[in-house]
Amino acid sequence: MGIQNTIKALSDPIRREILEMLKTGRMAAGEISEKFPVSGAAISKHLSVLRDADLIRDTREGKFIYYELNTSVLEEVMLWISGLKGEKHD
Amino acid sequence: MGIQNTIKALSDPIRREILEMLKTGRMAAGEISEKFPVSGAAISKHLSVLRDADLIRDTREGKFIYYELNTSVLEEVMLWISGLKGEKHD
DNA sequence: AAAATATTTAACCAAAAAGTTAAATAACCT
DNA sequence: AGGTTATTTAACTTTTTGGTTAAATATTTT
Repeated sequence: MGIQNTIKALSDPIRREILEMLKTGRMAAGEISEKFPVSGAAISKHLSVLRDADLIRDTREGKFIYYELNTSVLEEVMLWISGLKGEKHD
Repeated sequence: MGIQNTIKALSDPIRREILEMLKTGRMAAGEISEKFPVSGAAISKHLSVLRDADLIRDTREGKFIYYELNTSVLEEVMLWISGLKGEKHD
């Protein structure tokens, strides 16, 4: 855990797009997968990277697994960047 | 250019440490290199990744090349993250 | 119980990233 | 000019990443 996993997860464009898609609400894995020109297995791996970084959470409902955004871990990244910029924060 | 290069550059722990070191002021390449248990050539490559991302700027002074932090490109990353968190900004 | 659907996991491959040592550049100092 | 110092670039190796297809798992439907 920590900032390393978070930033690493954010460093792939497909993963960032997935996060953006989830901004509008939760989606099933297959639904997410449809939007990308890569295999479902590849997307499944991207999802697991995002899940390991705790940027998304999943809940199974019947045969579907729904993913939803969790932005809380982004706070740490914001703080790190702010710190680098030499900003004061409370 | 763009957020992709920036985040990719940030995704390596050595590169993040270099940025943190530069927070206190500019440093010569060799001075930076001393702090890490990898070869000078490896550090030189990390520096070029950071420079390509415009996260650092270099100026030669005699036989030294000094590197300094440029945080302006981080703004874009901050905005992207804020956007994901669904925050309002001006 | 068998078939169909949704998703992940396994095994593998190719491309990218990060490291090494050795050679090339660039500037300084006798 | 020749030698030393600072740093980068080249050539190469190893590790990591992101992709593929095929098999496994979980659930629903018939």
